[in-house]
Amino acid sequence: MYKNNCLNLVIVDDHPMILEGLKSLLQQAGKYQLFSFTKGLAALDFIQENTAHIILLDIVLNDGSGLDFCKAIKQKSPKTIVIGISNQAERSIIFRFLENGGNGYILKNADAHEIIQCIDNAINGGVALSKEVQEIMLSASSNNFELPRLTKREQQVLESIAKGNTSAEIAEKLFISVITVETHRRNLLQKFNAKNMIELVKVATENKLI
Amino acid sequence: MYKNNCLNLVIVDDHPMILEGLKSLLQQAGKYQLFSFTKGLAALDFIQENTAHIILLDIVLNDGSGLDFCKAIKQKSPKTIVIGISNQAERSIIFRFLENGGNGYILKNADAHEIIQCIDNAINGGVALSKEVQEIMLSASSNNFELPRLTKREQQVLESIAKGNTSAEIAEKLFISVITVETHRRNLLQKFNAKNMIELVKVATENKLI
DNA sequence: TTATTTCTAATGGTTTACCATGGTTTTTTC
DNA sequence: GAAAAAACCATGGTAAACCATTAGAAATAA
Repeated sequence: MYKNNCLNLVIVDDHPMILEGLKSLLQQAGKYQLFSFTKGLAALDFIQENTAHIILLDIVLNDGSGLDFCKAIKQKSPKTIVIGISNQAERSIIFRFLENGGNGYILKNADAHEIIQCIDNAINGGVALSKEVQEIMLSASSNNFELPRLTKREQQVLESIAKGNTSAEIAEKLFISVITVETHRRNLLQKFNAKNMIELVKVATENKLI
Repeated sequence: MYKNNCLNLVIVDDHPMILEGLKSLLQQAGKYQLFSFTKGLAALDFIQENTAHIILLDIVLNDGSGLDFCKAIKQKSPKTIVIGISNQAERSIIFRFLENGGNGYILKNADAHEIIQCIDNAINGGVALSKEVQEIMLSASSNNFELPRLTKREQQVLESIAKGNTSAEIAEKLFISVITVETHRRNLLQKFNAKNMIELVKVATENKLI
């Protein structure tokens, strides 16, 4: 894909240790010009003005979700290779990341060799998946029931519910009608096939959706 | 404590990225001879034969808990400074680590400067606590509200509620009237000063009452 | 054994959550 | 630019949760 031997590689992670570790590892590979950001928005700003050939993107960032940033990056710069880096070993999250255009996914427990090989894979047009990620993706049978996908609003409402807020409180916070909140509630219950909010919140937290 | 200017510093972490990051950070400080292990037992073997002035110890290791390793290290080598390094921001875990003899605790989101300063603190005989750790330790004193004591029945009802059961279902299970269940519900809400069951369940789980 | 707590249950009422359905507008996607 | 998805709002109704208070029986502690 890129025959050039000095690629711009951007690392986005809010853990300085991880940042430092990745930098150190990738510096040794030699062929990358490294940039790093601790915020997703800062990375978006960067690619606005500059070229990023590869982006290593943490999924859990304090200014938003890596899932969303991945989509945003791909919209602005479709040719950029985006690889997720996370502790999140959730099957659903991996798939959602790839659906959002991600070129790969690496767990933070991967070793140096694995990381570098994955990135090389992606550069050559392949999908970068660390060993454990591949195992998780294949272990489909274990996770038998499909987790519902939530819309942004539903996510917000669910989070607010989980905090113990009533419909009226949520409506006030989100500047929408109580009726609308109740509609979201109903849709959430249906999607999760739950009989009440407590059950719903339980399932959602168990599956790291909150 | 140690006037020597080349201290043996051992890092125990099963995440290669973190390991690499810490090494890179601490190499820059210059005054440490670095050793690293991905398993707690390997580190224990090391201090059997060698001197470790400082040990940075991950709490979550795949061959055991850092809490236990901390205690074991302190038994074998009481003078070794042991500092916990973890994503675990649980108050109780921090305290347990310090009770086990730990000289400090640093969250993995700490930045380079903070880490180095904490270690220096510990070397000078102080306690090494990253900023966020300090906040967590103090936060609960404000969060000083007495946890209500639950009766047996209330505990049962609460657990059932947390599973998503309705009052009717709980009544059937416990062979009591729905009215009684609702009385328990009310008493629980009052005891916790919660406005609804979701809030109650949240607080209860946060405080490990369920 | 008395005192206290806990468990039980009731009356009667208010609020919030849940259900079914249908419609409009905005946003996203193809 | 059409089709689909998401977000919004509404009516009208049922079920469940929440509130205040009282009170007897049973278990437990003083």
